[in-house]
Amino acid sequence: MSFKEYKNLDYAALADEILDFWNANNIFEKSISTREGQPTFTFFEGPPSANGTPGIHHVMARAIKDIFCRYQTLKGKQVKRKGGWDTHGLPVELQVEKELGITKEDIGKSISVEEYNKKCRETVMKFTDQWNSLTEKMGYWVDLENPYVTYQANYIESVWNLLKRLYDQGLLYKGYTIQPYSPAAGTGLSSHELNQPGCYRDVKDTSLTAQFKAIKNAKSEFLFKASGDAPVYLLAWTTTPWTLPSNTALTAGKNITYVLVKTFNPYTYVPVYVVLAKDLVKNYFQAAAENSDFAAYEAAEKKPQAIPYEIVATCKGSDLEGVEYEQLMPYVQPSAPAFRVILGDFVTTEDGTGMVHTAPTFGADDFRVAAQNNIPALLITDENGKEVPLVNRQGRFVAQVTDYALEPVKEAYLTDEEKEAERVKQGRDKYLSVDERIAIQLKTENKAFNVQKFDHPYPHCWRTDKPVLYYPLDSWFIKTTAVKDKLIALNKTIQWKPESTGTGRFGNWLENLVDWNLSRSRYWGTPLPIWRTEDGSEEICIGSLEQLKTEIEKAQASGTLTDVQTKGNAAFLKALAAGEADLHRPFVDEVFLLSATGNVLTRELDLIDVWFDSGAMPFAQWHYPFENQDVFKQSYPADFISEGVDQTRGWFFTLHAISSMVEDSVAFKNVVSTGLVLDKNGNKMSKRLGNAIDPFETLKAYGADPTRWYMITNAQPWDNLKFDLAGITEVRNKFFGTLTNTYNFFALYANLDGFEQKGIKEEDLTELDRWILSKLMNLIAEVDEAFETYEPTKAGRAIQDFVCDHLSNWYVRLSRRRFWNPETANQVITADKQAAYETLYHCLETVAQLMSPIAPFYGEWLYKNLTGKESVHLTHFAKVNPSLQNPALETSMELAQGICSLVHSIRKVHRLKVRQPLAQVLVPVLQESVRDQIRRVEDLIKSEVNVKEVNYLNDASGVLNKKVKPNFKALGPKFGKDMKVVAEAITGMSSEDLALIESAGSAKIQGFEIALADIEILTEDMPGYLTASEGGLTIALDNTLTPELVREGNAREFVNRIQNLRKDSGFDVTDKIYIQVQRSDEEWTASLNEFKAYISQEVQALSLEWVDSASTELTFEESNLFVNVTVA
RNA sequence: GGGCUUGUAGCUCAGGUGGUUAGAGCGCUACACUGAUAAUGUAGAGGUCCGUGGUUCGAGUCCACGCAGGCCCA
Repeated sequence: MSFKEYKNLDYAALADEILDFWNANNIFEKSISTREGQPTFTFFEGPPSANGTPGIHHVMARAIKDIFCRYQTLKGKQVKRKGGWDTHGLPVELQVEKELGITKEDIGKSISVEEYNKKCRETVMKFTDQWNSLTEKMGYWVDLENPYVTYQANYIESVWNLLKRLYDQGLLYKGYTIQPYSPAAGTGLSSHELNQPGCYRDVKDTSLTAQFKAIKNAKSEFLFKASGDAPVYLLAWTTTPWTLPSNTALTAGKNITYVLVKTFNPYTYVPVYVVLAKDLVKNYFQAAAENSDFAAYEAAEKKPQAIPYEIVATCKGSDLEGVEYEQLMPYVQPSAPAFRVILGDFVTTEDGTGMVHTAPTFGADDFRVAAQNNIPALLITDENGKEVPLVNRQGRFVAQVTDYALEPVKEAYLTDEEKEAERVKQGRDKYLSVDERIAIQLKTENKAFNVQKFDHPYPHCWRTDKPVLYYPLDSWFIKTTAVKDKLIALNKTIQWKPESTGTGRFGNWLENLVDWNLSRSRYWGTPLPIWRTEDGSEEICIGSLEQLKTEIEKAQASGTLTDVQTKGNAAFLKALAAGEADLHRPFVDEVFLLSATGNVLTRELDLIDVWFDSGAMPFAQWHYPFENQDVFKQSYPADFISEGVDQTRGWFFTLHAISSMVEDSVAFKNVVSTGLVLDKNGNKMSKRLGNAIDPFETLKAYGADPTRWYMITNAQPWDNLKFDLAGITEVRNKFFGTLTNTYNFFALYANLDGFEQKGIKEEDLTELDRWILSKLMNLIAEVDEAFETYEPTKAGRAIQDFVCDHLSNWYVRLSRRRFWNPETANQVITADKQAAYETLYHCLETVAQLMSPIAPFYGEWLYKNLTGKESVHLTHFAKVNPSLQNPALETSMELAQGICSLVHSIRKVHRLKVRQPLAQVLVPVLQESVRDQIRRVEDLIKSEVNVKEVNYLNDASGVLNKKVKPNFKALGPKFGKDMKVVAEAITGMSSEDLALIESAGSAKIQGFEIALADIEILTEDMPGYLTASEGGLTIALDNTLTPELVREGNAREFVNRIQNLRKDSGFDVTDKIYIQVQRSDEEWTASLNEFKAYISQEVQALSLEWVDSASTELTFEESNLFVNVTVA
């Protein structure tokens, strides 16, 4: 066959051609079908949301996924990969609202829920074309024909089934969570709504530092010991005094230092002992008053401003843990033991007292830390038997808070008229807010240590402009805390890349797990399949459409439903029967079921967290368990997944949690968490700042392969990548350019010679062939292991080093003559030449395969050019042939490379052109083995650096100057502290001492027993020669120029000029020529005559003759020549 | 504020278990070589290995505390 030769290869066009080929020949499908019956390798695709356009970071993320799937295919596994789309959630809703110019307010008013959701469904797949296009162009193989889509009924049914399984395990419950809530609007607010500009406004609130009276017991004894049994108060600061009746705990910081201060209450002048953070003492006391006269203060009629104080004890937050105190405002009693100090990581000493008043019903931190410490919230039971907080949904105290019953907790909730009426009722000149009156009350009760106005930003409802409350709202939870130990244990079996994400970020997250809040009060998402009676006493969880159908029919038959309810049910049944049921709102909301006792059940209006959707994909993508039970069993759990590290608490967690809970299994065995793609300056890419890279343009300009190669080899996948287009150019020129050149070199001569690949014959291989093949074996092993252990960067860099340094720059450069030998040109293939072709062919073919996971198009292109076979992606991963491994030869070659490098260096320094042959290079060797190693590669050295002989100098020659260096690694354990002295002794050792060590194996030097292994002996300086040394290797170059050598040098210079002339004149590589040389001086005459045969052969001259005059001038250093060169 | 992570040449990155002279590529300067030429070789300039303290005979590497960037969470 003939090998295609290329000029100016366009990598983007190459990719397009290969892509067409793949599509036309179903190569992706074949890569799966040809592995039928083989072990499977399961990959789960984390579904992207198609309502945004893809960015360059998606190329990165998907390249990682693609690499390991392609690699495992090469390893013979069957790798199915189903694409998927994440279609629910807030971003979709927001986009629809933006497009329609509406707000959430309008839903159900100017637009029906049905229409709204219809719009969401349309919008969410808006950019699928772009996504599909990117997927193809970047060479990402994933099944786009049959993706899973989270809004489809089958998918939702599977999700419901999972929820039902959790429900049956008792893991699904209704509780509450603290959320921003607007009493004026009667609705919860999302964090998105709270981040609207203008929501946070500066307000002046009453802030209060309250005194919580400690109870004396074993825990608090140390405090009372210091106070001499006088009452001790814990100080806590709040900007929301109205939450104090709901206090059930105080939160301290574990590592914060607290002090017990003896002082007076500034309002009642009662002597008190108070606890607060040491760093904050300065905010409450005047330093001048420290240890001042207590008696004088107590006696004073008019109390001075500065209150005396004295620090009487110091402790850590951890010492305070468990200290109990008396309830501050005892209107309502808790259901379980409360009122003690707990520890929380959110406590700071920025302001307040370093001790945080904790009311679990009105703060998210409070709620969380209380739950973790089994501290109850203060709740009462309302008329429906429901537990509610001490403030109702209108923002008013409940009746049980007698002193403030039914008063709004924020002044802003009252109109001016209401305020005036309230003022009259209070009998005051001015209306005082609840906060202010609580402050007054506590002051008089000796429970307030400090009261002042405080300016701070506070969030306001964007609709009503009134302040929001953090308020407990109903929510459905998955009791993940109940399975925490299981989640942790299973996580330990997962291989994380990098490991720290699994043990650190993910592990810590699991350790501090709270229950999964499943509820979302929205419209476009998977509805919670729970129907409840109004009082919440009876409920049913639906786990399949079949069950839903049965339950609806039961309800319909009962005759207890209203007409409207019956109608809704009938419509749903009809849709179910037709297989067209839409499981979204509002349709499911219009279904009414019946409890066991005959009460009507209404659906809980919540949707579920979209993360549950995506975490359910191992099951729902196959509509399991309703279909595909076999497929599911074969493809679960996943062998491999990969997403951004930002998914740790997102997809990684939800996959893990759901699988652990329903299957007692991990969802994935290996996971690669990838870093971010930043711009070249390390800044985040954003469309707004204009530093975002367009993936389509990049692929078009540079091609998918160089882009992927750059991304993978430049940084580890889990490190952030500073994306710089110049880096792609570098990769393209350096790696792809070199590889293409190498291929072109091969193709050029293989075609000229009509090379046919027959397989390597080991007996015909030269040392150089054996060497590159040995290197190739190492490469196969290294790349195999790197891919196996999810280290694509190592694999890519190893391939790159092999191609550039070893294959191109050493093997090909030194082998050129074997491929292009004028003596044997054109169809004459000697065994040696065949061996060279076979070797290079084998290297290139293997490289094509090894690189194909990272550069799928180029790998394919190279493979097809070489072999003419169908596809590299259908091949099986190369195996290491141990008989080709040759570590000894590799060592020899390293010596050869070192020696050549040193000779080049000397030639350079002394301006000795490589074309000028020299007589000999001298290598001092102290060990016979080294001499033998170099002997193997002597010929290579000679031709590479153009010397006639390599000679060796041993100890006996007497010209060597030996130098001794201490071997610290060996000396360290032996001499330890004496190291410095020993090192000096070794460096200053006499040649007699050295000789003694060399002969006897060891000697006593200045009292230290030094063995041969403790020192390194090297040689430097050989008087009379030009020397160079590096890393223990020293060589000398004999620069004596004999007339004979000069003439040969001249001949070589002449060849060089003729070759340039041939090239400049555009002669073909195979053209034969006639040369006429104008008669010249004696030296030229002698040189050309003597080396006529050599010259003729090199430049393919049929004749070389002297003439009286010629026209083309050749320039040389000494004297120029005139020649005529003509094609034969 | 917490968890995780990164910090080595102008830029992008390597630097098992501590070993004294810290490397590569790109870029820069100079000089060569070349029938692989969008290459290649040699030499040169370029480093407080983020800082401080500690452990050690010896720290880029181990420990502590900081500083700066990043991600997630609050």
